[in-house]
Amino acid sequence: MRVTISDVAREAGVSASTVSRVIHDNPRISTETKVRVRDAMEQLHYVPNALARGLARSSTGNLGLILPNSSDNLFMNPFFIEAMRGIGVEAQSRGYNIMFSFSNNEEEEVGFIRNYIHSRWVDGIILLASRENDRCMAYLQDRGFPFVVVGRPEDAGSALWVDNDNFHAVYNATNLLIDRGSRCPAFAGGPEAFSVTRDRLNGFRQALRIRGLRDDDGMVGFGADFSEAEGSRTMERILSAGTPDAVVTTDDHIAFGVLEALENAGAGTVAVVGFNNTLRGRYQRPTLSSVDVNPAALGAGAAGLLIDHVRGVGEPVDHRIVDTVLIERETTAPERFPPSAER
Amino acid sequence: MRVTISDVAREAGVSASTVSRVIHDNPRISTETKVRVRDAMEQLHYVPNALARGLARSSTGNLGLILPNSSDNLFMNPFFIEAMRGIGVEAQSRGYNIMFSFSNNEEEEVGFIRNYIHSRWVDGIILLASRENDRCMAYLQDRGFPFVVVGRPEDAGSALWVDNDNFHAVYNATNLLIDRGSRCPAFAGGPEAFSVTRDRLNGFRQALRIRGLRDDDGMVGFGADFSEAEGSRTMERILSAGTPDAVVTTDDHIAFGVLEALENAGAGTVAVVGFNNTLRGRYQRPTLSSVDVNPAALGAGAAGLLIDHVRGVGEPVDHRIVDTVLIERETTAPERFPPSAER
DNA sequence: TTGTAAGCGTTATCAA
DNA sequence: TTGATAACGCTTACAA
Repeated sequence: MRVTISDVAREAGVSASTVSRVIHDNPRISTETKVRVRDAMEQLHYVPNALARGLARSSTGNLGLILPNSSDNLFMNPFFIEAMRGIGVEAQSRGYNIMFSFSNNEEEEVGFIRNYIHSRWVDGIILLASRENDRCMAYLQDRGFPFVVVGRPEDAGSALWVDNDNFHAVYNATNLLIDRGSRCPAFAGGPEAFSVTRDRLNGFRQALRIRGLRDDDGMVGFGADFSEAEGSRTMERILSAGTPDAVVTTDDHIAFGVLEALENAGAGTVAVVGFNNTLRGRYQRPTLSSVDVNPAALGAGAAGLLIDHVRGVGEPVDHRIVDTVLIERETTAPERFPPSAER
Repeated sequence: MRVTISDVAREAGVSASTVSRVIHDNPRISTETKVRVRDAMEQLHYVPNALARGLARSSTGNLGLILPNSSDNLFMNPFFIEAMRGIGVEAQSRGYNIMFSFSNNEEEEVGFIRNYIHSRWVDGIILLASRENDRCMAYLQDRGFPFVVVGRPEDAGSALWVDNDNFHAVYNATNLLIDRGSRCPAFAGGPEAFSVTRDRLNGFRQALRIRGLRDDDGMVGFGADFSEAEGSRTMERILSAGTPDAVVTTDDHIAFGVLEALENAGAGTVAVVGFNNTLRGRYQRPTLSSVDVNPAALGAGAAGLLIDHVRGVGEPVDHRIVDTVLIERETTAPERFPPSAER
């Protein structure tokens, strides 16, 4: 019933190896037989058996995707499905399939990886990590198995990774605020210890510098964490130094706190930009402008980098940086900016 | 470097076929050799090569998942990721892997299916359809390839499918409202032509009947579609017949319209239940109580049904019905019910 | 209870 | 430019 390579060979009057060569576009094969074989394949609706091919080549054309241990409602965040979509689309366009696993804990995660690797289902692994994925990374690095991490690992080592461009995200957002008329923007970040916070602050400062605005330390604040409450406190601290005409934050939750503090201080119409483009930002009032980290691009980048790597093609880079997109909503509407801004 | 079945055989001093038999728990094998082989496998960290196994058995232990053509922001809806999670967890627990594809259009969808089937990557296919998936279903049915549809197909034919329990969802919701003190609940549905609407109305009526409440036709309304605007109109029609003390709807968007109409009629505190547990319902004010269709259970059910089918185990059923869950939020808070309800 | 040997459908090496 | 033939690693009659 199912048609194999020998069926095609018989039909075309050649040997199986010739058919195989035609399939792989082997240059040293006469155009004539090429055509004959192609016709036969067409006629018989021949599709190569991927398992046999994989066995013979010892490579599958599959990538394994490990999703994080999310007991809670982590998946409420569209990040994951969008990242999966990016991964899927990129992989498809390059002839790869994706196998995925949802883990419940780190133990399981490693188990899935082991299974993928040792039963030889996949040629490489994509780690879609919500946290530091130590055990998985360690396991993969131990075995020298190709993998890529979405999100820059604290200790990258030899790992491939893809992350968004934190510096430019905030640089661009700040620039936009200045374009709109802001002359005294503030920065409300998370803990200064995190490199993402510092990267983003650098983006903020760079924008001020280039646009010739004063870089006032009083207008820069950090929180102890990324929570709404800390966002409020940070904003209050900033307000005690003066009232900014726009605020850039490093997380939507911080932004929610900032909005609240501004409201309480009677400055409820100051422009605010969040980060991560959460759902709440979409639905609350006022709707929150936010930097979208472009999860689809992140996923596509990861898949592409990994495929380049396992194929041994492309530049030998070990990471990619993905552009972000500022999603504009009510909190950066033009009417939130001082009228002096109008040209 | 990589250890094969013959390595294990050599180590255990038996033949490869014996090892294979031990792996598959063949009954007619001495306990002694079984132990010896198991030890050897352990010691060598042996894991069978899935490709070779699949080739020999002509079955892979993989299922293909086809996601709908969603150019837009369909994936904003947590339904998909949750369904994927259910599918993944169920498949994993039964030793199956999932391969997925995102399609951009029906053409592509069929292409992926063809690829999965003919290159023999998968043993069965799960269709996670947002619409009537005619071409895919037709293609699969034509070839007699095992597949399951999430969501009841209009014309199921011989297809396997999994759907949620529309009758009980509304039956239970109505019962809850009555428990809370409602004595005159209303029903605001979508088009009566849809079987889901009728199933849900039956659930509503059954609850009234069993609880001895009057089934007043004036308290039942249908809309021309599932939109917010139609929800408002439907509610206005109901209000012209009298004021209910609670409203069950068949969609969150209808519920949003209902809430608006109630508000306009000065009955803004009447309890309301939506359906499908959309994100907007979570974040708007008041937060909307809604029937969650339990996408994870739907996914798990689909995977389970398909696996049973391809394995030829389990009862020979062609569908499964999955329970829903009522997510309670502000629109069914106790204070929305008449105090006479207190016992 | 265990071993031998013939597939499963490709690819790759070596001759021709 | 093409064809045998031996892997690839496992399963499964068929024998023993």
